[in-house]
Amino acid sequence: MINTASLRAEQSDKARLIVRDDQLGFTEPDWIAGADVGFEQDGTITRAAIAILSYPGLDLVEYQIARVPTNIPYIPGLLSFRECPALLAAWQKLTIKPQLLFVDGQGIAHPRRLGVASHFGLLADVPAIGVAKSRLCGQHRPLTEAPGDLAELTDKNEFLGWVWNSKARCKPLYISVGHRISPDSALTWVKRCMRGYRLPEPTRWADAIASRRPAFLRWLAEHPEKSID
DNA sequence: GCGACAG
DNA sequence: ATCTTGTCGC
Repeated sequence: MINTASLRAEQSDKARLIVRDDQLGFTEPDWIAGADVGFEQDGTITRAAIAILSYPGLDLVEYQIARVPTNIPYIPGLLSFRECPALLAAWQKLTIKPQLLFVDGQGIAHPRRLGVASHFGLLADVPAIGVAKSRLCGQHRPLTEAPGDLAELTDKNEFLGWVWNSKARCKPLYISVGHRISPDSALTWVKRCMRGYRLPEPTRWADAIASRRPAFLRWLAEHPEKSID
């Protein structure tokens, strides 16, 4: 069994190291990446994928996949301990290191302010943004139906991030600081990576690769030379 | 004690 | 997250 109390203590400890201001080191990045994980065989294997996209073209130029045994079960609030090992393995395989990374999950919009996007951003020492598809904690004004509607996500009087209607008739995105970036920049860069879908391109590709979606399999068929594993 | 709860 | 067909709406 795992000691959840010590893991929570570790989060509170590391949360103090998260940088909530811009340390981007670029005006226009060359590469922006997306990171996500999927599971194989009843969840016994965690498959992490990191997709490197060109900017501003947003074309998939590289991807790496890492498969590692799943050690920790899914426990709300402790997701990073389940996913970071695999994500780090994929990260180390990269030929191109992105200047900015979108992680599927919360950044500081977390009970102890260390969601997977912040935790991984800290471990990899890379500017990171948390792009989640649902809420973990915090409160916000009900959004309208209007695409582009934006609300602040707050908890205990503390600003955590944004709730944003990225596309009409779709559930909103929860965007928060991961590491080394400001809340405003996080929102700006997510917006700059949208291409008409609910999810920004880096996240969309990472999800397609990690979960072997048809879109990725079709891309592979058209780019046999870029096939790995 | 009860309800909520990223992926 | 994952298992899965059809179906409703733009």
